[in-house]
Amino acid sequence: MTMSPIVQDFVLHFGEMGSRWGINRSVGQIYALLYASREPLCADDMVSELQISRSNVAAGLKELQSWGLALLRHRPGDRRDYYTTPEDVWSILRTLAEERKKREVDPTLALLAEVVTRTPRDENEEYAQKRMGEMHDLIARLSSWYDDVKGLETERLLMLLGMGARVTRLLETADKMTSFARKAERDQNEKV
Amino acid sequence: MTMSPIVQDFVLHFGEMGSRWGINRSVGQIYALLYASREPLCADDMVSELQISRSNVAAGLKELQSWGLALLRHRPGDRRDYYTTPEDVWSILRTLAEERKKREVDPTLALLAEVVTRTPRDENEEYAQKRMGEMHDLIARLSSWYDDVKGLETERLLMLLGMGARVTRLLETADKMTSFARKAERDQNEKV
DNA sequence: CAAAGTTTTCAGAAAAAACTGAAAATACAG
DNA sequence: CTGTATTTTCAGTTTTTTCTGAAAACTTTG
Repeated sequence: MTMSPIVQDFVLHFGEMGSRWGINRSVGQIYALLYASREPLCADDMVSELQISRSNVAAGLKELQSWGLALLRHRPGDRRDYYTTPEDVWSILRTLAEERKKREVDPTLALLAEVVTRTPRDENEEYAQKRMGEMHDLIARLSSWYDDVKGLETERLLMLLGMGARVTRLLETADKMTSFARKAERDQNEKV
Repeated sequence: MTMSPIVQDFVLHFGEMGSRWGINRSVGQIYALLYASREPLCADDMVSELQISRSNVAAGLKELQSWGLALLRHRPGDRRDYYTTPEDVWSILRTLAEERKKREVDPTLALLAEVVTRTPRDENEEYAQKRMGEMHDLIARLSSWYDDVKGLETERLLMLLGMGARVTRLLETADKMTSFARKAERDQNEKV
């Protein structure tokens, strides 16, 4: 138990938020501890820092690994498993987005796609199907936007974020600009 | 229990996904049922459709209302409370995003902002603080992008989604285009 | 204001999730 | 191969969450 106040507050916060984020307290705390420590930690470090059982740590690490949020490391001459989190916060975000999409979005998208193809038996089913279609459309659009954007290098992603809502203004004027530019180009050629 | 197969599958799916989404089965089922039905439903309708207790329905509705996902309706000459979901799926998305940000993101952003201001006691704390700063920066950027984008009318939001990753290409060429357009404009004026 | 209809509250039951300690399995060193 | 260090598994316990039925509290109607 050598956690400094800053790290302790961070760890406890992650523990408390865990339930809202769909992970349990231990998993939240383990992740926070790993994230904030300079050196990789082994399971027993976590046991003593977080005061939870060894097997609880093991389960938590397994879950974090399944999310791609804990990475195995080894130290020469030490048989124990050490863990860290991925360094780059933007890659962590990508990992998280990918996993959550896979677990929380894709199954629903698949279900919606399926039910929408069925033949409705009456007006109520027809209405229900229309609604499901709307939901499917929304999720599919978000999904495809995500697929499009996830490949961007971080630099460009930052650019996109920084641009915020201004992109749409740009989009709206884009047509005008291109058409204007084309016209200008034609004029240019005429001149020559 | 007059649910058609389509609605039933939809309702059961929402019930099952509930735990992944941070709501419980009943809440998921109630929402799905409301979402798919043409007419508003009263609590007893839900009790008989979903076969869960009256008080469970009441609790579920209370929670859905706290999310802004269930709306109270009344029928003339009927004292019971009826419920629907908001019509427009895009407004549902906005509501959901707003609530989740408030519950799942803002508290952490606040904590990070606070711990980052403290004076570190040693190199470990310094490192931890650096990491927390990186996390804060990431979340702050996403937050501010969200604040920027949430005000867009749906039409423009769709435009933005449709554009996907292409916006960054556009951004990168935007400078060139504007300068070219300006030049063309000058040439245009010369001609006159 | 009494009776009926309806929603809300709440104590406790049931179910699910999280956690533990101990034992089993695995990996390695000598 | 034996003994030790380490991780994994698992049956059972604790805690938390969800759900229920009954009672209380409203609300409306006659």
